Amino acid sequence: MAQESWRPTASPRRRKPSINDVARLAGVSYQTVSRVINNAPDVSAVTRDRVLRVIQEVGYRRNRTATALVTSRSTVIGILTDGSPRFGPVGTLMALESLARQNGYATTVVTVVEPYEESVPKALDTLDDVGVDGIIVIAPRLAMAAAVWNADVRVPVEMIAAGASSTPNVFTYSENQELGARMATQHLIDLGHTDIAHIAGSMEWFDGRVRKRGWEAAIRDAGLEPGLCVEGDWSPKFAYETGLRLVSEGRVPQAIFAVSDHTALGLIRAFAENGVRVPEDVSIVGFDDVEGSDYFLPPLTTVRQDFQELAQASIEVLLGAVEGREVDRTPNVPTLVVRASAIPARLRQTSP
Amino acid sequence: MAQESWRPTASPRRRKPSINDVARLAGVSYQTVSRVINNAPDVSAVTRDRVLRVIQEVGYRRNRTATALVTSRSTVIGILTDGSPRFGPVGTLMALESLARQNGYATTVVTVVEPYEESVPKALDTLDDVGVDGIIVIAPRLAMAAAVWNADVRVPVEMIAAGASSTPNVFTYSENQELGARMATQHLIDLGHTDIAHIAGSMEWFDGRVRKRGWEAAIRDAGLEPGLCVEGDWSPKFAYETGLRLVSEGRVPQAIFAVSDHTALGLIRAFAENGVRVPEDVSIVGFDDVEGSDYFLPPLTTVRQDFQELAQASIEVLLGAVEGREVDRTPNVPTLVVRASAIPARLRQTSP
DNA sequence: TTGAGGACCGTGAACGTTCACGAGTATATT
DNA sequence: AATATACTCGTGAACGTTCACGGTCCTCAA
Repeated sequence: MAQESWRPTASPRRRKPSINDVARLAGVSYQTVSRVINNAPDVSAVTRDRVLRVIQEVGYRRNRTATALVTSRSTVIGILTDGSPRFGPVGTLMALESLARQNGYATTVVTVVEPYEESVPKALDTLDDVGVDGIIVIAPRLAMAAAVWNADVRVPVEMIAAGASSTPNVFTYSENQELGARMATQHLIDLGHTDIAHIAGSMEWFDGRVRKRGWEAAIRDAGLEPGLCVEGDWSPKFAYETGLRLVSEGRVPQAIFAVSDHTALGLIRAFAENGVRVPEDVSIVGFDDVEGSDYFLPPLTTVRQDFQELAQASIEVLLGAVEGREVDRTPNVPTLVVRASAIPARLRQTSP
Repeated sequence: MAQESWRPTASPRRRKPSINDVARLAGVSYQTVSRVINNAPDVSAVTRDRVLRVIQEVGYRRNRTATALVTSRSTVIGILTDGSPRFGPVGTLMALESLARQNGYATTVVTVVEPYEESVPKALDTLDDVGVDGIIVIAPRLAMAAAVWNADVRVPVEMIAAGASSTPNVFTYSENQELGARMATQHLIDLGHTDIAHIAGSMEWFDGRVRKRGWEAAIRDAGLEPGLCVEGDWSPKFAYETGLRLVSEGRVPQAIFAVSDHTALGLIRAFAENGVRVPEDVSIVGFDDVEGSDYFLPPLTTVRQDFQELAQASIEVLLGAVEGREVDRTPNVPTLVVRASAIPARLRQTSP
């Protein structure tokens, strides 16, 4: 394919009309125009209409930069998120943007990667430079959250981090993932399983910790013996190798709560390659409901979080803080979506 | 879990030091400070040091808003992207942000959903209000691109849209997905298959069109008869149902180029449920290399695009336009990743 | 008839920076 | 010694808004 090159097109960079232009054309002072665009009360209906008409005609739009300079409020919120695109953060990010805009706020996002002690303060500075009115941090990892706690920022900061607690400086909000993990495990228990293992995520991730905690709690509450727990790294690869090991050591449990759908995927492949059938020989429940998980072999029973709702709540809380309102919020609850990868224990058959 | 409420912490909203504060403390004029932070030449080494020291001490940081107001350059670039989080766009988005920041630009993103004729102009206005210096549009769909073409914007616009062509106003850049599709199909041809079907994506998506075109071209060039082509909607569900139909009608082809990994997933499940084995009975190649595709059953042969590189190139081109440089770029080429879902035709076995 | 009060509108200043210009030294050139 | 030239630095104005104040006119009650 041919090389292409591009020069900016002869910019029709006509100056945008200002409040003064409108004022002159409407035969009023700039202050009156200002009053109109801020719909302040002290302006008569006729002049208001006249100004409005001119605004319409010349296509005037308020210059946010100038407004920001004088009010020191930018109507921009910053979003700080992890650069490694795992499943959860991305959905949240998009939902946040959309909701923020519906509330009249623009969004500027900054991604960070390790080492967080360096990247997070730098990112926060970037956001501060832009002059954001508030910041939402999507912090899936402990180290990232720690870096945020240690930083001092001049604007309200809200963190989305499963199971982390609020500090005076930063408010923390999250989906109730522990409950989600409980629900997954409880589902297995309800199915009559007693030997329930957990292939966990990394303990350096909030999600990993919290989901493990949920699994433990459900088992404890049911008076069962805790099954095997292997801490991993979220990757299908790790899960696959763990599955292989379980098979070769003859330690395949009745049921497994996998910390994520991708983990479940690796497990399933390891088992399938060795004649261990899911769900006949081992029941599996995942977490995330990633796209396609309903077409895994077998379709995966899993837990879904409502990112839209999470984002909605987060934005409400943050804007409340920014605008000086007070907002109450209870954590969201995830939902269990039952498919084919987990079946009752009594239907279980030993491998041929 | 208990309800929580949050009020912004007693804001230590001390005014940030300005150029004047620094000037006073350093015993120079504000203009000299300005020169230092813009490292202009006309300042002696000693005063420069003195000013720098004060800047350090009081923690001065340039106010981007003020700079933007006077220069009418914001060093912010806008990213317009589709709100439906399909695989490609998201990876590109994060890479873009990171690269932009490395070049000293902040990023504000806006997502749009249908109907684009309404949402796109509005989104472009939002970006214009913020005062971005340039815009990158991630436009997977035809309708979205059309809306962008029709809009008139005062800043350089670059669109990432597979196979779309540039217009005077908007430069278009993309991964060479047609080549990717060709490579996938060619792989099947090299494997000795002659009856190669395509389960396509939606023709309203650039990716769908271009990948289909690549499939057609490869087949044509090899002098083969075009196989079955079914146009779908990217969903595993559609692919699953198509797979079911193929089986029941006894029209399962030798080989299939699936427009996406998720499409492949649906196909595989439909076949697996009916005793049609992949790859023994039918070879399948996907596209995207989504996370976990190496742990599908069987691990999927697929095509991977390098979003990082795509983003890199896009940013270079856009910043070139913004800053008035001229930049040449050749489209990226994707890579074929060979795994287990496609095997030579001669190893193919008819179903028992 | 005279204030009082409200409705409506305008002027000056400020936000923090850059741009355009000019002024004062020291150094080099003739 | 006088002038030109570089180097260094400062002043005024501007960017497009909002904020704080003040002024004019009209209405209405005492």
